[in-house]
Amino acid sequence: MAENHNPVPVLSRRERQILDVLFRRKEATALDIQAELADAPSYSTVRALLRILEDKGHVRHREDGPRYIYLPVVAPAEASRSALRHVLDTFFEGSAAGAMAALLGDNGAAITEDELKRMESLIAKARKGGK
Amino acid sequence: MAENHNPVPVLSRRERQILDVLFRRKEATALDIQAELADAPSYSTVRALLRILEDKGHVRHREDGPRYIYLPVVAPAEASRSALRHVLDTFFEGSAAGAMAALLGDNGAAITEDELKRMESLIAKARKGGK
DNA sequence: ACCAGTATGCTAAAAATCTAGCATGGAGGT
DNA sequence: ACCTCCATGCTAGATTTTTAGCATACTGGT
Repeated sequence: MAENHNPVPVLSRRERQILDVLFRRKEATALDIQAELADAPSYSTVRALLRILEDKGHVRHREDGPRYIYLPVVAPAEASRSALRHVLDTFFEGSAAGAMAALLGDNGAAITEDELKRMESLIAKARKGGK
Repeated sequence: MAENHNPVPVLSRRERQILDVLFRRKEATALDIQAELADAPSYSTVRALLRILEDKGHVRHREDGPRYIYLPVVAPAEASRSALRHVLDTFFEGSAAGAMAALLGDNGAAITEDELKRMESLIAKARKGGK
């Protein structure tokens, strides 16, 4: 049960950080990324890492005038699902409800009424479609 | 707005893998961990990593007869919340509902009626308490 | 008491990651 | 057309991570 974890061998620490920024912003230049990183290395370094990620096929770039704008290669939907599932498997024995409890239970986790409503309708929809 | 990412400065690839196994199993011996790792290194290596993690304070151990049983140091609840939040921030702009949509939308993500029920009651509770 | 089996601690070295700096080329302004 | 600024590509070095193997100690059975 739950055997496969890494189709893609895995990323190093910096590679992960950078890729995460890319997912968060959809796309970004090396400069953007450096700015977003809490403990950022030099601009030159960020660029190098980006090039490596591109080599490995995790990232691609598009040109905007003279500069490169990088984007993740795997679809956000897929990547997020995978990340989510990993967290669920690691901490909640695969239970979505368990994860939700952690979120909601986090007292002022700042979940708005709108969010709650949206979740309810999602649940309703899951009942219908999921059958 | 969502600034802090790493109370714990960061872990290397192997360290992460090992810690994840530990969270998944609550506790484990070096042997257990090696067995659970898809691309496991030698037993000796796992032990070394475990010792390093212990040094860094991420893990602690308890003795069971002659052998060590390792456990994560940070409370699972806290670690999970943090991991979850990170995924939410990275992929769903912080929206729990967004994450849920990804989970539920994942076709037969195998969410049982029980889970759905439980989620609903969690939502209800969040409404009351969260106000 | 002795032997076999298994655990840990440690050290050293290989491998991978991360970083910086330098050289080159194009865009735009004057 | 020329000069300046900014961006990229690349290479090489410093660091960190990862790995293995050896020496020692304890448990249990005979």
